[in-house]
Amino acid sequence: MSSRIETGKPTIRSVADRADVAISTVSRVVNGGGASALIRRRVQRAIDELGYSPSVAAQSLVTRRTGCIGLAVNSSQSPWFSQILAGVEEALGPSRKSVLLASMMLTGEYQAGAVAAWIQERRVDGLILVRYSKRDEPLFLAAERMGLPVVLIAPDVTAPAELTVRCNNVEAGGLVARHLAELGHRRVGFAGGPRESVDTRQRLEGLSAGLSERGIELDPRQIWFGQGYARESGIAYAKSFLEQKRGDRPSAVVLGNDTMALGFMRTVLQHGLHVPRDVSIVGFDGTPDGDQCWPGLTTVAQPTRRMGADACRALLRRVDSPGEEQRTAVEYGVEMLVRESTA
Amino acid sequence: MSSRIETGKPTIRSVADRADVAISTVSRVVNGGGASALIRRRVQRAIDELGYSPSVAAQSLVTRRTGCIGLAVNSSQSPWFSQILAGVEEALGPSRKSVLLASMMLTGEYQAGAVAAWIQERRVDGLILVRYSKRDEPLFLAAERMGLPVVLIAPDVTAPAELTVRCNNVEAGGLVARHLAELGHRRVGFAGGPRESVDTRQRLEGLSAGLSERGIELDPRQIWFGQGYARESGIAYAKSFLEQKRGDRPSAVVLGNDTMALGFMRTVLQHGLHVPRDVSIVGFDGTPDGDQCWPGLTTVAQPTRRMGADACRALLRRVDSPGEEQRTAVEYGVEMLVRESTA
DNA sequence: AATAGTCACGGAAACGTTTCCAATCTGCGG
DNA sequence: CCGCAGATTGGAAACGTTTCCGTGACTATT
Repeated sequence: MSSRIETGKPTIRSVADRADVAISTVSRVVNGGGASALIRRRVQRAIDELGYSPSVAAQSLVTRRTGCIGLAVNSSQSPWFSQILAGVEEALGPSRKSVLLASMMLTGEYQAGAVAAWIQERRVDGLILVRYSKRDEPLFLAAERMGLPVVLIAPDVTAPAELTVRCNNVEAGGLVARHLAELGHRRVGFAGGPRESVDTRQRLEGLSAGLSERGIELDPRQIWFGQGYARESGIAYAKSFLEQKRGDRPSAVVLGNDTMALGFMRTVLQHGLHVPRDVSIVGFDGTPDGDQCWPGLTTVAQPTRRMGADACRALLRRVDSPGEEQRTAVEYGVEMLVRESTA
Repeated sequence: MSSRIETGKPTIRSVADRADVAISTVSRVVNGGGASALIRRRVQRAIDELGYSPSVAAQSLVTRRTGCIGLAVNSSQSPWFSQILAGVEEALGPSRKSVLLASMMLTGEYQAGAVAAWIQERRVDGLILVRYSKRDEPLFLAAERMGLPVVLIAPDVTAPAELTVRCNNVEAGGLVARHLAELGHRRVGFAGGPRESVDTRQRLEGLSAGLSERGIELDPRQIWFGQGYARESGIAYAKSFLEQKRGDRPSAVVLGNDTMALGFMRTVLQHGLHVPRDVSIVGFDGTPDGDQCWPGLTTVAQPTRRMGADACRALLRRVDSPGEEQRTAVEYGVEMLVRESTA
């Protein structure tokens, strides 16, 4: 029995002293190892009386597991990401793990550094990289080098991670093509995100193919690319749209994502146009925001939340049972959500 | 010089061996303690060559700091919270700290348990509690008991935390009253969040006082409370609004927050009403969503992002310099944001 | 020129766990 | 009654840092 003065936060040692057993016994009781019922009861009582709970720092020092997974994302502001996050948390629920968040908003470079530090310092047991792009390659490689499981939520599959979660953008574009063709549109415009974005390219590809299948050709002059996927891109496109003469304007425009589409819609409404009479609008993603306005936004929904949840579950599985490496890619189907912005 | 086989992740010891110094010296170099230029260079080179970075687990075991702060919130989905988060991350930027996220969405009870565990296990250095309410009292007390600094972003001030950040809801209500009175509205409706919500009560109080100051009385039959602050509450209120006879309807309605207001607006637009001709709509919070629709939502903006940032900075200050307890409350001013939903 | 005072560096003791190994104890069959 | 297997418990060595303390060298002061 130690003669140390018991003060401050109770440690495993205080518990051991109080229950008059060895430290290792307490550890076993806590972690569900073999122990007689008598001892178990005695230790448990000491734990309850002292209000003991183990120090994660000490635990992870020896077990080499932190109980945290890292979530790195471009922008925590986008409603699309909110859905991903909701899914991740849903999957995390029962696991007694926590999520470390790094969103690379404005301060992109710094935040990437933060994630790199997590990897180096082993602050996380695994990593979910959202909207991974070429630029993030170093992060990915660093994680692999440290043997850290990584899950990607991104359209790209160049780097085979434990799991790559994406949705079928080409199909999404095709659905839009069909929908617009069925409505009788012949003059369609496309305003994507950045020209080099894989999402944008795939969606455009699907749209273009789907249209020409139906005898409609996408006028190259009606293809536009934004700086990013933000509202502002949609607004910028709206400006250039409005500058065209009435007769030259496409009768339907397809935006790179919902956020852009909403920015576009807001601006043309503001300028007195009627949606969908004067112009039909289609977005991508199916974020809740699209249902927040009137007219509601027609869009191609992806199971965003489920994607986040599945990604997280896959990561947890891998974290909890190391060794069995498997590297797969899952592609989710998409669904046309017809609201009021098209006719 | 140790004869251990150097394998796996480099430790401080590998560095010490390689640079032929003691590990305490390496530690000093890393942490900026005193060391001669010669030694410093030698150690630094060893660090670079080995790609060493310290293990946070070991560090926090001895320093009793984890470098993480916890952020607990009701719903990660709300745009208001997104702004708070953005502010927190902005403030966190240069500090080499990370944010552990717990959002208590659907799984409220479980998540509160997660936060309690953070506190017990000392997984975080400090805590930001958002939308703290009576129900979270135990969390707050537990943190205080463990000597964990806590910052509250909430209208309530019953529990004095290190810092309580809130905005002036009464003033916000007053601003709305003035705005509507100036526009000539005499029949005003109010649809708040939950009846017991402090935010709602204060906003209603300010509104009601401001109106009667100008000779307008709020008809008690036109005061309504929702289950929560979600879109659905706004929609539910819209239903009951639409059920009233044209002549009985208020000419302007004030909703509990922007999300509700947007839900309301969407529904009445959907039913063919014109905004603001048939009804003027006002929200609270000033979230970006209110600018996403047409007509844009008139609302009372709070400096949400700055509130998050200031809360975080205050917390960091306290975490980094323990001892100087100070417990303050900051109240932020609000600002009327007139858009197109009122006339 | 002697001595006090700095400064740089090494050694070693924490920090609070888990886990391996040895020791003891129990019950059972021969 | 003895030996042995299996279960239970205690002891001690990690895990990778920081930090305190002591020693030796070097500088400055009288």
